[in-house]
Amino acid sequence: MRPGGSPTLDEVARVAGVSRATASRAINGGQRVSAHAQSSVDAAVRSLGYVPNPAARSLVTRRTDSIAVVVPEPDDRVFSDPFFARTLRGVNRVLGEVDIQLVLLLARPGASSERTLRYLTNRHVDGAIVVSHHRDDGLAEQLMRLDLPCVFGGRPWSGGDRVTYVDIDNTAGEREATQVLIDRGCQRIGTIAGPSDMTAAEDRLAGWRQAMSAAGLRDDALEHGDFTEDGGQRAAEALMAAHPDLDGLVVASDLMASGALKVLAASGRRVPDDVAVVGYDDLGVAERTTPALTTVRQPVEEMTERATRLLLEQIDGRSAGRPMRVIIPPTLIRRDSA
Amino acid sequence: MRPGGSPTLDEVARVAGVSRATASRAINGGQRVSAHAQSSVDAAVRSLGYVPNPAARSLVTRRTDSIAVVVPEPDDRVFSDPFFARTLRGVNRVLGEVDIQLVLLLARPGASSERTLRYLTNRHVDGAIVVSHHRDDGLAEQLMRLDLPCVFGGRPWSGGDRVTYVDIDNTAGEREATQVLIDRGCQRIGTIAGPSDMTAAEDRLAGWRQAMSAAGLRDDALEHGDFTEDGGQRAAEALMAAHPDLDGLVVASDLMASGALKVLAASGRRVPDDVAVVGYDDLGVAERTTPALTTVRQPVEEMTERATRLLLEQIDGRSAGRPMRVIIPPTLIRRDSA
DNA sequence: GGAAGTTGTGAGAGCGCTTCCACGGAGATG
DNA sequence: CATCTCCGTGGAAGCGCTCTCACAACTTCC
Repeated sequence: MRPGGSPTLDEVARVAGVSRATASRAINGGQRVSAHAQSSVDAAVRSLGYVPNPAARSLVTRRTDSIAVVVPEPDDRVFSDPFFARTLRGVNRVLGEVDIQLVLLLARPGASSERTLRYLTNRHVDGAIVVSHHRDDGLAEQLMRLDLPCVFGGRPWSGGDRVTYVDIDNTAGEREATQVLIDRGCQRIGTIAGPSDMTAAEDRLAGWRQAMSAAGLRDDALEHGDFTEDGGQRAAEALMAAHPDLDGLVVASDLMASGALKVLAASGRRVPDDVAVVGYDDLGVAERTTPALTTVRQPVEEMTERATRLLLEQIDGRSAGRPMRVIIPPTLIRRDSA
Repeated sequence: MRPGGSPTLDEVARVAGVSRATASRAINGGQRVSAHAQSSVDAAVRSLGYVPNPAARSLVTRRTDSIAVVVPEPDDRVFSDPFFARTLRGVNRVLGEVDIQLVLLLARPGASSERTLRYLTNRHVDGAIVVSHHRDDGLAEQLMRLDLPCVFGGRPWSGGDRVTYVDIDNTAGEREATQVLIDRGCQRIGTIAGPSDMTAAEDRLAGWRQAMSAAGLRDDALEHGDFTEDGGQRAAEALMAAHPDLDGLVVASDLMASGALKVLAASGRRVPDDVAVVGYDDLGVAERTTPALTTVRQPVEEMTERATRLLLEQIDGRSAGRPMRVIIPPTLIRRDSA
């Protein structure tokens, strides 16, 4: 190892007996390079242990070969939800194929979201994937103003027609879930919906409404939770107090359903005999509750995988700039709670 | 916006009526800059919406203002474990205070671990945090050869004395957990240990052995699992078949304990009356099993938070290059299973 | 009152890389 | 045989930034 640190392109060129320009060409795909030059550059690279300096490269190419995953959520929620881990897995699966790295941007609302935006403005990354965004974060608009390649995981609140996104068909999923209860003969079906500032929650609620009205049932037994277990518990208590005659419960997330199951058990109601319950997500919680939850599986990894591919296309300029929309159907998973 | 793209330092300098050098100084902390120059640079920056180009900057400073979190695990395991999400949270909490970004490096063993190493070699990041590493990945050695600032989360298999790491006192934790069963009068205590290529698993096993021998109990009822629920289930089946007289079970992870509980329930054994069970982790699973698990809480976030701070010190050259070691005590959490 | 610091400033030299451009030589074309 | 094309090559111009260094303009000190 020479004193100055790692070897530079200059040294590679010198060792290979070619110019820096030729060495550079040989290293980057080898267009217009003779077989002889190519092989001597290859040898020099190997013997020197040369690795190109990414900063220098990206200074001139204006590419960083990294993309950001932006999670505009308070830390706590993000991390307690397996949704998040799956998301990263989906992204990484695609990135494993190309030579692009993942930068994780957790934007707590407020001060640090400004910093996140600055980071993206910087062109520190070639593109961004935004997941799990709320109504009021305004991120969609701000990102579009940057004209940074960008794909949303989950339908954004606004600008949905001018932005590329991949979503799961939450409405269809919850419709199907509700139908399970209808089919098993439930007469009085309530729902615990998610926070109304998230599109996924609103879409699921709409699905419940659709199924209920199609079956000619009343859709007035409704309570909102916050997608946490405790929230589900509180919502279930309120709901059962207001409507003690419920015999079916459609819950917008498994975690909330888990809380609801506790309430039902505590009040001596048997599941599914007295009250049948369906959850949503199937991201690891549903099979561990007592009884195991019938639920709707969200193909989260598939969603983010698709989102990532769309982003890469956008970065490469292959997508002609028109906003795409991909909607993935969810799958019903039958277990014991309904 | 001028045609060329985003504004450069040159333009800021021109607008502010100073030289590029002065503008640079004003932007970076403002040492040796007159109040007047400072304010006119500030104004120029604001009016132009200037953001420094990170590639250009890091080309000369040789800093990237980002650190890597290296996870040398097959995807699946990493993501199903809440450990991972907590880790990221710990890191991010610290990084939120300084202006440093997190690059996530998931190194699937084999081909891509070579790529990961290349990425680190590149000095694409200023330092690395390595978590959840197995015996054979040899990452410790390779990283040390790079002399890249680097901190391990969890004691590495080798080089433990030449490398900085933060660990949780797994031995003490499992000793305490075992003691709970001993104190409640269990006579025949078995254990389901983790994979023997992970230091955390081995340390916990050692803790069990210590407590057992201190109490004068036989430590021969042992089975290994793989830290998954299914693995725990299989291990529990084998263990109960070989030692039907067990009245206490020390399980090295809550997920495995959850599998074990199913086996016990299926065989008609009551928990904790017939068999008392303690888990390990308390990362969200323990409170959801039936019965809720008495377990040992791993302060994962604290661990990675500390690791991150140590890394930052190393990067800043504040740590004098000597390898530090931080050991965090775990906490016993009492619930219903023992 | 001259020597010795102190402070703010700008010119300019790179950091390591890609890429434009000009050029010589080889092969194809008339 | 002159001309046109194409290919491989190296010289050189930057990409946008930081930072050393020299310099002028002040203080401060003996």
